[in-house]
Amino acid sequence: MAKTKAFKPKARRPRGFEDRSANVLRAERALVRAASDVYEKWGFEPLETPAFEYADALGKFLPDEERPNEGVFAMQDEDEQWMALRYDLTAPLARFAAENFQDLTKPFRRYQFGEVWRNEKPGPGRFRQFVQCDADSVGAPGPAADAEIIALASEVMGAAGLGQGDYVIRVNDRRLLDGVLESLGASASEARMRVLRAIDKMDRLGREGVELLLGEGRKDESGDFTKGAGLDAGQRTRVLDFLEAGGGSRAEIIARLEAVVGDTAGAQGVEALTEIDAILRSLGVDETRAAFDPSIVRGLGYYTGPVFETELLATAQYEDGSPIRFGSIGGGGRYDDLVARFTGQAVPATGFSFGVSRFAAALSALDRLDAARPDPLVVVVAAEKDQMAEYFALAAELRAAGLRAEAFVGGGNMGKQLKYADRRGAAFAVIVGSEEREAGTVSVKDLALGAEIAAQLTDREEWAEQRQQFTVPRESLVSEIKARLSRD
RNA sequence: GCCGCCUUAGCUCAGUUGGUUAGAGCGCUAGAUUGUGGAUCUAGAGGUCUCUGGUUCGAUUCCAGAAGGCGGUACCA
Repeated sequence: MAKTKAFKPKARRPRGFEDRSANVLRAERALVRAASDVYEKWGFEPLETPAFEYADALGKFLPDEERPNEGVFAMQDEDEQWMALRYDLTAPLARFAAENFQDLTKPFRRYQFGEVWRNEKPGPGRFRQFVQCDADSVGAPGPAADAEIIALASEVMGAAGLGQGDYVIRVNDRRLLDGVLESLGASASEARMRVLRAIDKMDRLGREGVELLLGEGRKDESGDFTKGAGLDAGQRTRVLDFLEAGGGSRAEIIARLEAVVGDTAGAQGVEALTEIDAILRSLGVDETRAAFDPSIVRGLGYYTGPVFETELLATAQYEDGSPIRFGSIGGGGRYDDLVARFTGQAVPATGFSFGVSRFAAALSALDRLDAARPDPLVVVVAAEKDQMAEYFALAAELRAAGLRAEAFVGGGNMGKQLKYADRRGAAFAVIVGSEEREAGTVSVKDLALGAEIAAQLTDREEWAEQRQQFTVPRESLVSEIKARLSRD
């Protein structure tokens, strides 16, 4: 090393990127496992695609057309071709389906989970790297496939530990709004985009804010001005009335929409919702789980037909008692033009996607997902350093019996080791010192019980006298711990 | 991208009307207890006061710029 001051890099994460610790990872993995089990059961096949795709395969027209190169992490390969980290799992699926089109049995039903990356400003609950979990059917033209995906999404919610009333899937069809805009003579692409953006903000800005965005535009509290869609008063009212055509049963909403949409392109949307309703009913997905809501637009991108969003209704509270709102944790819809980009041949597709971290965080706050809790840990204390072989043998014995166990491999006296076991949240410490070794016994310290006792006492002497440690014959180690575990 | 606020110990934050030794709580390490966790007590380690430049005899403090953080907003496949 150089004699001059050694360079010390600062230990820090790039902004927008997170380290995920044990509890978070356990919750996320349990969620992914539960969802994967559902997908497998419904006949979907797992698929994994690489993190990088050629930039053109990710689709320049997919992101906002105004700034096509922003939003992704891109680099040039040796041959100077642009590659970019995938920003979702749908674009790679479209590429895969197109590349292997001849060999795939259609409809191709696949599920996939993995990291995706977005090069944009991070915010609360928004990161530049996160995990998505998707299921899609490629080559499935009719509303039946959409209905199936919605029912599947509902079952995933259930598998995650959510019950009736904990969530709702809001379903709409893009063609309904297109029909309304067409009847207003406002279906030009740019105006349509602005209308979609405005509608997407309904939950945050309310009717007044959205009306401003549909008209001239809106100035927010920070003084930023957003240009509006330029609709006149009558057009604005028509759009807003359409958005508020929700409420009531699915059949009622269909009847209302039929009247609003009339003979336009929107009629196809009404037809689709009618079929979706029938299939959901026969699959037992009732109105409390999947409702129709004309105000759902689901971003802008590539959706061409039915779209839906899954929303958490269950609430948890912060420590100060104020409610935590979870909102939308996933969604999906039909995208009939995505594969055609590659093949030139129309390939209808529909799917569902959820953000694993966001969903898992919500489930943790709600205290669902029991599978996320680790098994109780047993720490074998290294009381005599020359007996390590024996300690490892004890730990191995416990593991063979299905327990989670480790022998202590650090340094320090017994106090340190018990402190270690305590901080690890271990349920038991196993102690074999010279006394136990000579007597052919083991001491099992019930750390959980000790913690309970400690909560009621302040005096150290008194606490130490409580019964929380038990000496048993060596051969009953496993049965003793198992018995104590099954007691609570 | 735009607007606003912030940056002092690992964390949360005091403080210095510009002056030589910059503090607290929590956390960390060690001891009281050489074979016993929590609580308690004692001691200790830990700081280029974000960076760069300016004003000044002197700047952590005042000024300017940058970087980073937070919040809002826009965009969001």
